[in-house]
Amino acid sequence: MHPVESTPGADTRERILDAAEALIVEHGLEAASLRMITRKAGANLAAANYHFGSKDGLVQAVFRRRLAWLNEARLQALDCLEREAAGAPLKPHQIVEAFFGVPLRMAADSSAGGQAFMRLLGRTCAEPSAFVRRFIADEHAAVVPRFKQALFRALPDVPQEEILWRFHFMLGAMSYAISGIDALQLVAGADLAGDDPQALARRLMPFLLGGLRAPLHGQSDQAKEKSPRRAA
Amino acid sequence: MHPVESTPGADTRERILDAAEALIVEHGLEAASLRMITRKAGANLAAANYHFGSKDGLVQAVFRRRLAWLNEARLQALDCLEREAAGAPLKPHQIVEAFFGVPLRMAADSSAGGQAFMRLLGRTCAEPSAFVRRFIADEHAAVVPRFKQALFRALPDVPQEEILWRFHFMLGAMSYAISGIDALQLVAGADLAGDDPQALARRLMPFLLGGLRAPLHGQSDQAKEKSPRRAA
DNA sequence: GTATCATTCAAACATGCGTTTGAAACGATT
DNA sequence: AATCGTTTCAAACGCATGTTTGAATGATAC
Repeated sequence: MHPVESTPGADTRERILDAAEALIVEHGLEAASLRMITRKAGANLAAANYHFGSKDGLVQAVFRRRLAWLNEARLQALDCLEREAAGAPLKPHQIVEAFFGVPLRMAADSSAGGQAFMRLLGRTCAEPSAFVRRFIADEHAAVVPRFKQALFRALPDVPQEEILWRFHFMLGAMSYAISGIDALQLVAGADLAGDDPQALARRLMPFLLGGLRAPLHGQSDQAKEKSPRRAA
Repeated sequence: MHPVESTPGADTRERILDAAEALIVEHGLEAASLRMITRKAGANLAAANYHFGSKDGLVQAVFRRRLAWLNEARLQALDCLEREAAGAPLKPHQIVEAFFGVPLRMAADSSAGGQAFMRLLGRTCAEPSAFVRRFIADEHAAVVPRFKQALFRALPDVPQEEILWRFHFMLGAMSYAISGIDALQLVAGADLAGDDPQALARRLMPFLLGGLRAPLHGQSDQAKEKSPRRAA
């Protein structure tokens, strides 16, 4: 009811960022208006434009704050693994753990705001808002090639094109799993995730690895009546 | 430039539906305004409200038109399989093919508008717009339980809770894969999908099956130095 | 104490939105 | 030919949005 809802100790800039993140998660990128955000932050409407230039600038700042930390953590995890391996190729499950474990643990961390943000990130990857997608792509540009190379080395027998597809699929499963807690109720009827925030990571990781190492198409381990042959 | 851009033969109602679907895919649900839609359809602004009552009604009609066909095709595919099996449990790959094959083929069909719609559907599942999510859930309510039961029978050794999680993950991988052709460029650098519309289905299906039949967490087939034990 | 800077504030601006209105145009039925 | 119901149309309504303005406020340095 009162105008101030956010943590009143922080300075205005940070309070607006927090409020924006929370409201964008809740209502979506376009539905979260500057008026809602500044009211929740206990700040004046004009303060948003003063500190961030525009709404796009604010949105960009919301993403940058989290993405910088996320991708740095990913790179550190990969660096650590490669240092231990001393030149030997990594195991697929190590690479997957390094890339997807960080955001999944972030999503499970209910203390920080990471949980809300990961839902936002997962949703935004599929959104058509061109400028956010491009921004996220730029932010990932430094980290994705490193993991691509690691996967290529870890799976030398799998065509690199296939690895890229499966990387893409893994990204999709994670994004959807994180953002779509509601969609799970569609499938389950009951709430599967309610009990344990760590449940998602524990369930998802084997699924991702199973998909990544699945037999190549056609020569499945129980090949059936699919199209008999296909010219390469 | 000219006011009419859609197929001029169809009647207004259908033209508006087509234009709405295309523009919602392109710009998102809230960014596609009735003015854009009716202009593209070559119709008057008021015609949208006349034929569909409101923008929500129009959006609902856009989804219903495709979802009804999609889910009916899924059920028919499952019916056909179960008839052939004559009471025996189905194979997992058959169930996955029946559920995910239909939308994937729909997405690959460039002749109809299904391609655009599947991108829309994939994106919308994660969107926070409450009313559309509920509508999609209702539309799927008839088909999901049937496939759940089929999977339970096909995988009697896997805990049902685990199957539901993996069904959820598969949905995510598919949604993201269909909607996020752009996101793939993030990973690949080049365009992997450009060559062949069928490529997605051929790549995705083995991934989904691999994930669905992955070993349960903990006792992986190459268990390593993960947390040594975990109390059940 | 005053000048300077960054920050906050209430108010307005222009624009676009979904929706409504009431009259005009059209086609089929009587 | 006249009537009725359906469909189209231009115009407006009320409202919410992002942004801008210019004055008020506060702290810091001279």
